[in-house]
Amino acid sequence: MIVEVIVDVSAYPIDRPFDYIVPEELETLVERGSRVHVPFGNRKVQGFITDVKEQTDLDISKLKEIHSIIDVEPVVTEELLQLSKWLTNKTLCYEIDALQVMLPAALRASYKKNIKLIDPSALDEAFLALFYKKEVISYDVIEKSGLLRQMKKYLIDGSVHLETVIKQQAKAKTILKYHVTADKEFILEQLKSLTKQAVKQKELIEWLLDQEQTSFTMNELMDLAKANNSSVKALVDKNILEKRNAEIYREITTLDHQEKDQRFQLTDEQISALTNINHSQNHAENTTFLLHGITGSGKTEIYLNAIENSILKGKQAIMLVPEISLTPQMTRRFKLRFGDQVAVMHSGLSIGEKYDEWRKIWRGEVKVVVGARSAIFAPFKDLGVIILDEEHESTYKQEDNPRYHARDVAIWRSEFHKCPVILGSATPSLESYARASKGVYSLLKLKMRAKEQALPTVNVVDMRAELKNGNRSMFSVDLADAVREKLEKKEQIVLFLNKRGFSSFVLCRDCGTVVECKQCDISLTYHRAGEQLKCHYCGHEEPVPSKCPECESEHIRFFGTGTQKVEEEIAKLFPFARVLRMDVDTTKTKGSHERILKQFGDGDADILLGTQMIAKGLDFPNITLVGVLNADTTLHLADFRAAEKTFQLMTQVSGRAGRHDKEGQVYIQTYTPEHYAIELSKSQLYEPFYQKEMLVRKQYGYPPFYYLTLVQVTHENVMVASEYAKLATNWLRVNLSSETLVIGPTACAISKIQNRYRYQCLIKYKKEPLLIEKLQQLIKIYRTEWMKKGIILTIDLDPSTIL
DNA sequence: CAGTCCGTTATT
DNA sequence: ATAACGGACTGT
Repeated sequence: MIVEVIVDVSAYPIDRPFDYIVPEELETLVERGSRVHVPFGNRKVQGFITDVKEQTDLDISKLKEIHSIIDVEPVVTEELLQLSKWLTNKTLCYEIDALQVMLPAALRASYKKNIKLIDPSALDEAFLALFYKKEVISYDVIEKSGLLRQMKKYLIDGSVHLETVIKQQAKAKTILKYHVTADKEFILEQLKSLTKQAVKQKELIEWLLDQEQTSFTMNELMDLAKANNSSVKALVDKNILEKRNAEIYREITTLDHQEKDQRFQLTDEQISALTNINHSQNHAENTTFLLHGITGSGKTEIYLNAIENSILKGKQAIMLVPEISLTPQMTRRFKLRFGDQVAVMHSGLSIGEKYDEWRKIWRGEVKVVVGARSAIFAPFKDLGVIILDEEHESTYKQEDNPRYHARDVAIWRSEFHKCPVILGSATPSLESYARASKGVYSLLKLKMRAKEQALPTVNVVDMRAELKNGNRSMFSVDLADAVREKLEKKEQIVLFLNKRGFSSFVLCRDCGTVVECKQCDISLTYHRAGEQLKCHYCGHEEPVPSKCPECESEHIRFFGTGTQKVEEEIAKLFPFARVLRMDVDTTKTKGSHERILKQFGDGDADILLGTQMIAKGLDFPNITLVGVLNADTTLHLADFRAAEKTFQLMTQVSGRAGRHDKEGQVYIQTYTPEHYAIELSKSQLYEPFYQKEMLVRKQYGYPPFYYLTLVQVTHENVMVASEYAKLATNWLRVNLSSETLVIGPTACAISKIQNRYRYQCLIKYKKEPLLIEKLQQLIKIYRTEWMKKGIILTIDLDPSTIL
């Protein structure tokens, strides 16, 4: 028996299946989708069986045998195997990367190099000493000792061997349990033969005989039976108890027990939307629905109902949220409704926790997964519905290989399972809305807020006028008044600082120098904590200089607005307000999001001040004022989605106000009040924005009128980078059809990151059937010729940003 | 001619 | 990706 194996080596010539012989004793165990360990070259690597066959085109004597099988049950289902092929082709990645991305990190191998002692007599003393009494030592030990050179010699003459050990990144957690295995008579006999002093043992045996349960943890025995370590041990010695390891799951969610699941009376709109979805589910149609519901229109309740319907039919559901650790309320609602039928998957979990949640899905112990992007690969066997909440969010697009979009994967899986997809948003991506308008997706609308609250009133404040009137603070007069009023009423306020593409930098007031990162073409960001300057691209850190590095002037200070600075200003303006700050600095530790949100929800603060991360999911009844301090910073990014992103953000943020019975107010401060993205967010109407933005997209040839593919070329040397970018661009121009626009090469907006100069080429096309094929050819040229020159070329189909 | 450096080559 | 191989160069 022969198996085809995709080996865990990401390199161009290895990106194909390799044949291996299956040793007879393993023949009954091999299955497509199982992981194996195989010899590869002179090392041992992990791989995936992608096919099982009897014949091979190769000379059978050249084939090696599989070393071992890791999974008795395949970890990649038949469906996901097919999906991995599609992903490989669609995102132009290595097949192994497509396979790995579908599994939790715990199942990925990590490799360790060891040196094994073969002939001690051949080694010199210093080298031999490294081994001490061991036969195998880590390669690192030798590296640290500086005897690598020696080792090479010994490797060649065979006195030591190099071996690779494959390690798993996490294991199932186990707990030691004590089982009553002996029969009653035996136990009674033992009880009789106890000596008089063995009071504790006697008590324990009697207690055990009273129990229905037959297995206990040491803690249970100590707490419930008041046993102690030595008496338990004695019973183990007497064969009354037996020690066994039992697999347990790591506990992750902490539900408040007082909380109750709330079911809401559905509105007519909700019922109508749900009827459509359920119809599609019941008739096994793979319809993609775009659920366009304004903020507070009760989309989540529809998701819950659709999933319920799916569970009733014995099927499973995937619920994707943009970044779940930011929306604990969402998870909680699902847990409340579906209890332990829910698995949770997000970046806040440890490798082991993710592994446990994944196994619950894989074993069919849960029916629903609520999770971030990667949860789209949940190994469910019979999906009833797939939901993407806030479908316009760019977090659904993975920014490194494989560069997939969860929406595309969702639609692929829905075709496989013949089940509907629901894309939900108050501000759909233009692509999705356009598809819905064309009838490719089925559009469902929720125009009313579920509890019939009025939408908040939105005021746009022109900050230029404020400046003219001599107000140089970050708060306009209007916003400051509103804040004061709400503080008096004891209502809550959310202040939003739009930080994307804009942050505090350090500037010399004499010569105008801005302190920049030495490795990247980007100014350093000022961080109050520790008076540090940090580069947000490469992570470089340095202390704030006391003198200008250029002119040595001492008039150097930070500019721009960070949350810390706003916090100080709030303290000045509203000295009695209690402020909670939520940004990268205050949410570093695990669970800090939840903690801050809970504090705010409990009313422990009057003002929640934060960045992008507070735009989503906040749902507290007492929030009646939302202030956007600087709306236009996202607007001036050199990205075709800048207006869309701004409008979405403004709408999302505004939606945080007045979600319950109290009326909400929103103030948007901006220097460009006339821009349509700002102007139209006043009315909070999506449709007019969509129409206007579509005109712009059409005029400049951007999605959804054209598809985009972004090709980036980087190199340490500017000239080389530019030269090869030109080569790539010209090659594409020659090889792609004449209607396709190949733009560039141009220097990237951030022209240098980590000392590598960056150039890019943008491909715009409406129809290009040969695109993938041509790009594969370009990749081949790159990998066989350009790579050795230090060029890095990346291709991003449907990029989420072209910055 | 042994030792070292570095680009080439094959991986089932 | 990675380790082994082989050719060129260095120093004895």
